[in-house]
Amino acid sequence: MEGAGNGEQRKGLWTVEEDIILMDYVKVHGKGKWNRAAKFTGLKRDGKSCRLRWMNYLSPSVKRGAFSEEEDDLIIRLHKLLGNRWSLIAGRIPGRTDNQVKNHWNIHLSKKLGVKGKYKISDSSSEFSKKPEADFNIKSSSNDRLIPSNKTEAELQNVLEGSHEKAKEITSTQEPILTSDFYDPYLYAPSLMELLDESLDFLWHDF
DNA sequence: AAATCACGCAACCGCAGTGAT
DNA sequence: TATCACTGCGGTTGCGTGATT
Repeated sequence: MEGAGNGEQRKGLWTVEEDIILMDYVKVHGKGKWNRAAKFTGLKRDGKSCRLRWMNYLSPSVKRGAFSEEEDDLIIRLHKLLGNRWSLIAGRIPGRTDNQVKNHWNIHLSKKLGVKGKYKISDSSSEFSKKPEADFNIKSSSNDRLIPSNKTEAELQNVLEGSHEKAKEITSTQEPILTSDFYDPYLYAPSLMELLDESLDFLWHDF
C-alpha cells in the first residue's frame, strides 16, 4: 500500500507530513485547482486524492467522532427522501462529509433499519420507489438517480433550500437543542422534521 | 500468545457534469 | 462544436485494529 511502486504516485493513507504540506498549500492558495496543488507542493498524489483528503479530513469544517441520535435521525429521514444521494444528505448535516454519511449508513444505519445488503434507491423502503419506475428519470451510471419526472433536480434542491429557510424563521424563536461546536439550529429544530416531511409531500404533489 | 474474524474507516476507481479554450 | 482539464459523486476496496477463538 505504501507508494505505487513506480516512484511517481503515492497511494494509501496520508502521512502527517503530507497533510501539513497540503494544509499549508490551501492556507496560501485556497481550495480548488487540486491538480495544480499536487504539482505545486510536490506531493506524489493526484489532484483527486488531494481534494478528497482535504474535503474528508483536513477541512476545519469536518466534524469528527460518533454520530449523534439527531444526526442518525436526520440521515434516515433524508435518505428516505433522497435515496443514496450522499452529498445532498451530507450537505444538510453540519460538519459531516458525504463519505462519512455513506459509511455510517452502510455500516450502522442500514443494519439498524434492517436493510439487507447495500442500500439501493430502488429498494422498497425508499419513498421514490413507491412510484412506478416509468415515472422516473433514470440514468445508467454510478450516479444513478431516480427523481420524479415532473420535478427537476434544481426543484428538489429548491424544496430543501425552502425548508431550510422556513426552518430559519421557525428556529429564530426557539431555544437551541444541541450545544456542540457544529450546532446548526436550523437543522435540529423540532419543526424541521415536519418540514422535511412536507417537502416529501410537495415532491409527490400533482402526481 | 498467536491466529482468525469482523468491523469501521479512509482512500481509490470510474464515470458524469461543467466550464474554459 | 469539439476537446480538454477539472471537479464532484457514489460504489467499492483494502488496511488497521479490536474482539474472539
